[in-house]
Amino acid sequence: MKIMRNTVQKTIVLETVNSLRNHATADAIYDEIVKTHSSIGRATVYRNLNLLSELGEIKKIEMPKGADCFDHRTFNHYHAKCLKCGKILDVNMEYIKDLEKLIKKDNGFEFTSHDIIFSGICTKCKYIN
Amino acid sequence: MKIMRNTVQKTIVLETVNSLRNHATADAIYDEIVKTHSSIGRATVYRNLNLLSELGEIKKIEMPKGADCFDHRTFNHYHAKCLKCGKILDVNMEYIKDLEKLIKKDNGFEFTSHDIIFSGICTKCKYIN
DNA sequence: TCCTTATTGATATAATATATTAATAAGGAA
DNA sequence: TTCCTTATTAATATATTATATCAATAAGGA
Repeated sequence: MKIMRNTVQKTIVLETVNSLRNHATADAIYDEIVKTHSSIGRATVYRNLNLLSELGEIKKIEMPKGADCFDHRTFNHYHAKCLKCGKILDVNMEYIKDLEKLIKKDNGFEFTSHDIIFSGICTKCKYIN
Repeated sequence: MKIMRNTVQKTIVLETVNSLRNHATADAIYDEIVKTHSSIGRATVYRNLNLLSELGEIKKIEMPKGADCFDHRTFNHYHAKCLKCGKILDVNMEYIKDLEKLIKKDNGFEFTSHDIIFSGICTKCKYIN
């Protein structure tokens, strides 16, 4: 069987996501890492971000439109995206597990997860032209 | 002011979305149109799909991961994506307008829309290896 | 019929992400 | 410690989706 090796790159990627703590894209995370580890490859960052999210150590948020984001918070929660500045905010609202049960009955579809994404204008952008 | 002109391309794009009636991607719509109108440009299809969705004649569904889809149903509704075959299904469930009100109070965020996207395995794929 | 300009078709380009592959290094075995 | 296997990396090429550019075309009012 295939074993998983610990590499400095893997550690750095995880630590960077944990330190940034705000829905950074893979490229933003790469840019941050490159500042101190100039030789790291972009594909390595992408690879490890996906790996870490499969391991459940970070959470991948696949946004409609635009790049995927990575969050240090691993529990299920919802997101809002500002249509002006593009920032992703956490939405302070309980994860509605019932939704999946409700729909399964109706469609025979076997659900594994759901995402609610709110779109609108954030408070900062509201008062900027 | 800028007037909008009626073109055969615009008409064909709208008619194709209406006839396909199942969450086709822009490329799938282009492929369909090319069968009978071989000289149409890909960019023209993309352009008109976006235009028609802004006019409210069709609905653009921005999926996390993968290409945007276009639907002839223009009312708000939710979607489920099969993780195996990638198909998008309509979810038979009322649009929860309350969610936006609920969250606005909490965050000061001005919401314009929300999407719920369910992920899982559809009934067809469930019994295929 | 003519004229203005919105729209098209073709192509280039952007943004995001994965595939490929030789070189490197993790970590168990000797 | 040293060696060996192979998971992982860095670099690059490639794929996918979508928009930008721009000369040529055609819609539709004068």
